Amino acid sequence: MAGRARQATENAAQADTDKAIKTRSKKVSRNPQRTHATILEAATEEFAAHGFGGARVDAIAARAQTNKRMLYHYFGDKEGLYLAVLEATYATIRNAEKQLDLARRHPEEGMRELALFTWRHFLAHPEFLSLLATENLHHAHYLQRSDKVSAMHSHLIDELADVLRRGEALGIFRPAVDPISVYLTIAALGFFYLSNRHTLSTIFARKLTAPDALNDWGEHIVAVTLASIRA
Amino acid sequence: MAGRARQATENAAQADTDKAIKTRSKKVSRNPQRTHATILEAATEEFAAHGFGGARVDAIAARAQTNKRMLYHYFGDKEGLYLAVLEATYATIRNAEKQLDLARRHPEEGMRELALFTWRHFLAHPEFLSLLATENLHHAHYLQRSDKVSAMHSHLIDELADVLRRGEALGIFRPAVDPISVYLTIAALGFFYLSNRHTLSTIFARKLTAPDALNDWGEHIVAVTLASIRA
DNA sequence: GCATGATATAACTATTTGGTTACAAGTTGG
DNA sequence: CCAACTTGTAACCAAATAGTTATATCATGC
Repeated sequence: MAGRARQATENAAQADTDKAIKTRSKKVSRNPQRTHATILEAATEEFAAHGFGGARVDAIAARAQTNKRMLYHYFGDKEGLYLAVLEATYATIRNAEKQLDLARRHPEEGMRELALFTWRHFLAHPEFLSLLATENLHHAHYLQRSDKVSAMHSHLIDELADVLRRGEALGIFRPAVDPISVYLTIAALGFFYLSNRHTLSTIFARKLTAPDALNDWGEHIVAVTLASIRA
Repeated sequence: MAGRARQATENAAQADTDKAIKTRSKKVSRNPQRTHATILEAATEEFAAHGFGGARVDAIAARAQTNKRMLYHYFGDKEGLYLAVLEATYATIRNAEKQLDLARRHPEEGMRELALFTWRHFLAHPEFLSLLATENLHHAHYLQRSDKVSAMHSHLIDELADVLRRGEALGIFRPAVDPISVYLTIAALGFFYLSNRHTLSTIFARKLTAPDALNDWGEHIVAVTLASIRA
């Protein structure tokens, strides 16, 4: 990677001396977008791993193979960087949620899909869980400061409300079930299991993260959720 | 200001030379146990509020109205203090659990008691939730180091297993329900709701911590738990 | 082609932080 | 009552930390 970049630089220099460059030399040592993205990625890992107070700006710069100056250039300060990480992470989640289209499924199947989607999502994005925990430690201080998060209430809720409505019409779900409570239930079961897996498996001597155990817990979430809303 | 301080110092020096000080300044009294306890309490607040990396040793000393020296004297270093906080907090929980005696209750009532106990416990000890979140961020690194925690698996589990067994015998609970899964379910519903209340109420515009809302969620935990194990 | 602004590097600084030391004063056993 | 030990205070220190400055280099519009 570094070797390739160096070679590209040499090639570009060669081109410079040969003739005026109209040819936009693609990759060179300089690449603002990539630098920006790399810093954000490194910061996500660092903040997720150590929390806000434990994260080190130098470590982020090193992890991104860049320099503190760039980090401050793009994000202002440590708090600005943290906020950018938070917003980017939420944006990822929100995007993923758009894959869901439960409108035509049978309600019971829809609930299952919804619960498993959330569960798999948490599984695939452990950094999201860590950042959430950190942000709550700070009473959502930074999240509240974000103007992008106001319209961020999950698309899941709308899908969920629809599924519940249809299930109620079919007489298989209880009437007047609160969608937010159902969402909280699904999220709680997934979040707690994963977020607290380290202390939990220290206290109970049980391998919570074995593939089978993870699969079983996904089914457990589905079963509990359905049992709690069934007519 | 500096001038005034200097003058005061000179006055004190004057007094010193005038006569030997017999006057025992009243209550600078020493009290090792109290100091120890106060430091632990202050440290619990600080670590719960800012996480391990964000906690400041100076802040703890100040909060305890003592001195860093004492803190290092009693607890060795920052990590030692953190571990002591963790152990003390777990000990509190474990003690509280001993209040439970569900052996003679009707299983359904027993489950209700158990779930509400856990919920109320979390409500009464927000610092426990914060410390758990922090400790999981660190992959339970410090908790694993503790020799006191090995035998710390919850007394709740035994009580719970008994209740489930009796419920199964009466034919009201499903057979072969796993007690740990049930406990995780109860804990998850309580933990997530409280631990993430700040981000949740930022995203959904809902007052999660209103007294009524808290009470309702307690009943929700009971209802979901029972629905998930009923025959 | 070259002036200009954007992108990069590394060395630097002021402050904070965890941890220590010198020493004072209370406590206790003989 | 006094020597030895415990409990306390404050000043101190080296390392780490967030943030800055000086300066170089690339890209590109003119």
